[in-house]
Amino acid sequence: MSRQPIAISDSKNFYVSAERVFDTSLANVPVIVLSNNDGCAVARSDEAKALGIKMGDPLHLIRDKVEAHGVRVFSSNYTLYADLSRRVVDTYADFTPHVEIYSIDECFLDFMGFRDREAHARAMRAAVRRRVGIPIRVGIASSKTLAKAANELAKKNPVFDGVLDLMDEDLARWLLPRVPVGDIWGIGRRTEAKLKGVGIATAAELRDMPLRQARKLGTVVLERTVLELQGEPCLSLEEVEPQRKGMAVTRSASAPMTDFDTLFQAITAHATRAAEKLRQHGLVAGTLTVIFHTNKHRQDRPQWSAARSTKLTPMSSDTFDLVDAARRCARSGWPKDGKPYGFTKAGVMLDDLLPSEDRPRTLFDVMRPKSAQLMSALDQVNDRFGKKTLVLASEGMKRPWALRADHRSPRYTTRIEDLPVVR
DNA sequence: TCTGGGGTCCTAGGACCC
DNA sequence: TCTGGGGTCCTAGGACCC
Repeated sequence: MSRQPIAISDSKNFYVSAERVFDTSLANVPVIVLSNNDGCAVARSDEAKALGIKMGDPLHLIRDKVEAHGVRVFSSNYTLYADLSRRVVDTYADFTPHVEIYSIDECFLDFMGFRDREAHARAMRAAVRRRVGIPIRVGIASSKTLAKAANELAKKNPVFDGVLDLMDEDLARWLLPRVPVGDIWGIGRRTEAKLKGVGIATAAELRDMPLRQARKLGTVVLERTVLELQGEPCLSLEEVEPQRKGMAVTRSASAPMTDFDTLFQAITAHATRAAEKLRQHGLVAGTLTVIFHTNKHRQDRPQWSAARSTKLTPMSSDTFDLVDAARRCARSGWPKDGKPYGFTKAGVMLDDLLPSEDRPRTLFDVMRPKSAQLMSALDQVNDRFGKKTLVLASEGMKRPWALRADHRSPRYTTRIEDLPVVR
């Protein structure tokens, strides 16, 4: 069985590196980039990390440190980062025929067929540095999870100088017992704790865990991680970006919202922004959800939250309709009696997205965006039996001809004028 | 006082159907 | 009315990721 090498390349402290591309005075000094609301640090230079500034540290808690050490502080500039990210990917494309963009600063790369993988990775690294000005690190292995681990090791140990090829089995055998299990891709805080409970603390121990036990302790996801650590790829390189399924606009409020009008304003703004995003991406949405939450950091107070959803019609992607639907949801979620002591987070989420050029002819399509196949089956039925049949159908039916009435979903019957009817 | 935002995937369990 | 297998659909919530 031949093992196919897969690489993951990531940019070092990406947002900070991006800022440094355009401002040379930032070299070798502590720099941080803040989250959307300027609330907390989401990227730190090595110098900032050395000062003890952690990922997600709220700015107001590190203010003293920032001032004492002259840390340079930036609001995030996603337009800039997206542009640099694209240029990095373009450079990767010169070094491999297959690239999967995983996040704004990470790509999986097909490294099959290169005689000297490490030299190839180093050449790629030099090219990105020269053309874009961003430092990258590369991990190579026979599965994505192992490649991620290699990348992590290359990141932490200067001795590897930014490139680590774990296809070398002796090296892998020596390194994996030294990798904490919590550093493995897919193992978060909860799973790490559970694993420690059964005596598994390192990547090597996780690799050797019985599959059945993994499945039981976690889910199929953990089982896959174990297989991937064994060098058996379960996650393939996905070159085509999948259609995104949902989008959200959420914000923390700077002051608690204690009355309905304030919340109303926030929801209105978020819904407006969501409509803009929707049009920008050329999508329509099938479902809208409004959420709001009390301050999760105040564990001394009772927590309260609400979420309300509504189905949308094809026309609802227009701003006014979205805003209107969002307001209705907010109204029904707002507590009738007891006055809450204030909400600090509000958001609007849109789900069941589909491209607007496929803007459906019926309500049905919008509600069931995954039903393209079913719709074509319906068309076939109609062609065959004439345009007088009302066909109600559920998704997931094995044989497209075996369509049946589904009284469980009365909403399908509400406004299907465009669907042909027979009884 | 201030403590991010935007995603995906998986499971459990109830309701319902034939 | 009871029994039962074999399904689907939907939602809430957990967990993880960048």
